[in-house]
Amino acid sequence: MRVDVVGAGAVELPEGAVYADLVARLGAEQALAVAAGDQVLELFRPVTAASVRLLRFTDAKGRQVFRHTAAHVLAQAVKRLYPKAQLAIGPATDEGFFYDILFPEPISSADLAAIEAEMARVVAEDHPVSRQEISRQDALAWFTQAGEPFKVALIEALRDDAVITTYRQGEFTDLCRGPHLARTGLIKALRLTNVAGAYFQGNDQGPMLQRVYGTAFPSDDELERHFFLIEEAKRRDHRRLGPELDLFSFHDVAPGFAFWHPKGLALYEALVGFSRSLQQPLGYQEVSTPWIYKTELWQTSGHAAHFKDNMFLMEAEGEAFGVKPMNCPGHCLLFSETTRSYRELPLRIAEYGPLTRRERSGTLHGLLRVRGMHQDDTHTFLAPEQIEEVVAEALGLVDAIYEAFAMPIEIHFSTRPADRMGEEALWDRAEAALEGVLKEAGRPYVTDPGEGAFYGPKLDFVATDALGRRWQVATVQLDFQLPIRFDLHYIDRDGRQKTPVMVHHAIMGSLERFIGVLVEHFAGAFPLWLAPVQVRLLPISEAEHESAQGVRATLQAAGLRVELDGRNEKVGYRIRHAEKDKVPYVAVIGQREVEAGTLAVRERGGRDLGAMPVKDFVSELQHKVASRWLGPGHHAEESR
RNA sequence: GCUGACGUAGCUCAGUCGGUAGAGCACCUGCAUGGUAAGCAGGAGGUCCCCGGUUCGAUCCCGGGCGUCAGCUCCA
Repeated sequence: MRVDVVGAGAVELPEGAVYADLVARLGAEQALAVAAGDQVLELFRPVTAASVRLLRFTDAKGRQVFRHTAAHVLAQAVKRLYPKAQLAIGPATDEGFFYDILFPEPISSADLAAIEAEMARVVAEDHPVSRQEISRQDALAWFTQAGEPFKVALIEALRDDAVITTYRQGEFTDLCRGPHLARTGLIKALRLTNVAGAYFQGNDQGPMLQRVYGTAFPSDDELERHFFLIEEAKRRDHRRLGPELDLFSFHDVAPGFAFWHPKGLALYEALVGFSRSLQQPLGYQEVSTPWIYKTELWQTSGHAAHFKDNMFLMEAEGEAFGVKPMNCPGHCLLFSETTRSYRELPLRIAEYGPLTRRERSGTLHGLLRVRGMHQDDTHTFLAPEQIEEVVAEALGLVDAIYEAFAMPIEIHFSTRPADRMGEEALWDRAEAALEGVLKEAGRPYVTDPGEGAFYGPKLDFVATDALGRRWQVATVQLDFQLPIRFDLHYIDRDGRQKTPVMVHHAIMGSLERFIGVLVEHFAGAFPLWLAPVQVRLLPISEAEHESAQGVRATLQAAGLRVELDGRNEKVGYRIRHAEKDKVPYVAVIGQREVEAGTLAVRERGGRDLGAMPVKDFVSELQHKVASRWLGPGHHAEESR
C-alpha cells in the first residue's frame, strides 16, 4: 500500500503495517504521531489513511500528544503512591499538562517531588501504550469496580453513539479518547510545577479536586529553556516592577484600584495622548459623562438584568444608584439630547474617564484585573450602511496602535452569548456585518462562539508580547440593541426617523491592563516616548549644579521629562541608580561640558554617545519622541 | 465568590520550640568634590495585617475578618 507523506513524498508499505513502520522507513525519529486530515493517530495504529502528515514536538498537535501522555504518566504515578486517589480529567495545555485528582487526603506542593520521582520510574520502565475500544457497559463496569466515580460520570455524559476508548500503559488503564505517544519512555524531561484547586467540570457546588500541574519536553535543554522564560516573566512581573519603578501601588483598603504615582501617570498620559492623536483626526469628540446613575438608567440599558453582579450598587435618600461599569448608556443619553440629522453620522464620541466593575475578589490581579479602570472608550452612532466603514476604521486604529509597540495582533470574532437581549434577526445581521468586514479586509481570524457581549457580537484582539505571551486587549463591538432600548433616532435624508447602530470600541482596552502588559512587554525599560523620566542629569560635583539646573530648564521647556540627580554620591553610583530606574538617557555634566555647552550622553544599557551640544541633544530626543522610536534597547533586555 | 498557601522596616527576606525583633538594599547625616553600574562612617525607621480567645505573658497557638498569591469561574 502507498501512503503520501506531506513533505516527504510517497512511501510503499506492506499490508498490516503500522505508522511506526512508516516513520522508521523515513528515518523520522522525532515524529510522535501522524495527522490524517483532522484526525491525529498514534504510531501504533495500523496504516489506513492515504495521506498523512508527521507530527513532531514542534507542532502544536504533536506537543499535545506528548504532554497528554505525560498527564497519564502523572496519573499512573499517583495511583501507585495513592491507590485510593480518584482521577477526573488530565489534558495537555499550551504550556504543559495537568490532572484533576481527588486525593484521600489533600496533598501539598511538598508531595510533588515524590510523585515526580515515581513518574521518572514510569518513564524509565518505558511502557508501550495501547488503545482499546470498549462497550459502554464494560466501561461503566470497569471504572465502577476500579473506584473511579468521576470516570463513570464522564462515561455517562457521553453520547449514546460515542466510541469509548481506554488507554493502557503497564498496570495503568485510563478512560481517554487519546491520542497518545507509543511509549512512555519518550518523555525525557518532565517537572511538576504546582498544585491548585479545581472543580470537577467547573461546578463549584461539587467537590473541590486538586489540579496537579506539570510540563514535559523531549529534552532537558528544552525544559530548562521553558523555566528560564518563566523566570524572565517573573523578573518582568508588573506587580513587582511597577512599585519598584514608582509607577503605581495598591493599598489593602482599595482592592482592585490603583494609585497612580507621578511617574505612572506620565506614562498613562503619554498613552492617552497617543490615543487622542489618532482618534481626533478621525472626528472623535471627547466628552465626560456622569459616573453614578439611578437604577432606572441601568434598567433601560439592560445592565440591571445582565451586568448587575459586576456593578457597585448603592443607595442614597431611599433611591438606588449604580456606578458605571461602561460609558455606553451615558453616551446614548448624550446622543438623544437633541434631534440628530443623518448629516451628523457617524457621530463619534470618546471618553477616557473612570469605570468601576465589581470583579470577584479572587479574580483581581495587579493591573491586569482591576475594579477601577479607564478605557480609551468610544461610541460611534451610525447609519446601518456605515457599519463597514466604521468597523474598518477601528481595525486601522488597532493596527496603528499595536504596530507602535511591535506587538502582533490576533483577531477573535465572538458571537452571541447564551445570556443576551434582542431579536435573533438583529443578531444575525450584526454578526454577518462584523464577519463581512473581516472577510472584506482579508484578515485572518478565529471564531469564538458564545463569547459576545450581551448586547452584540464583537471582535476581540489578542496581542503577543516580547516573551510570546498573549493578552486580550482591544475590543470592537457592534450593537443594534442599545439604540432601540434608548429609543434613539436620527432624521434621515428622506425626512423619516430612523434608528442608528452603535459601534463600541476600546483599542488599548483598559489603560490599567494595557500599562500592566506594557511593563512586562518592555521589562520596565520603556521606549523614550513613554519613559516617565526621559533624561537624568548628572552633575559630577557641586560646581556644576547651577549649570545642570539651567540645562534642566532648557530640556523641560523643550517638553522633555527630566530629573536632576545632584546627590552627594560618585558618578558610578548615580549611573547605577539611573540604570536600575531604567532611564533612557543619562546626561553627565562636568567641568568640560560646562565650558563647552555640551552634555556627555549615555544611553540606557551602557552605550556612550559622547559629548554633544545641548541643542543637538534636545532636537534628537524630540525627533525620537515624535516618531515614537522604540529604543533604546527594546527587546528582551537582560535584567541585572 | 470557591479551594489552598501566605501576611515581620519603603523593598527582598531572616527570626522568636510563647518572654514585644534582625540583615541587605533604599532613605537621612557627616567626611571624601568625584568622569560612566555600589567610596567611607554613622543614623533613623516596626501596631510583626486587623479583631477576639487561650495564657502570668501572643508577632508566634486557636477562631473570625481583611488583603495578597496560585488556581477554578469570569473578563478590558
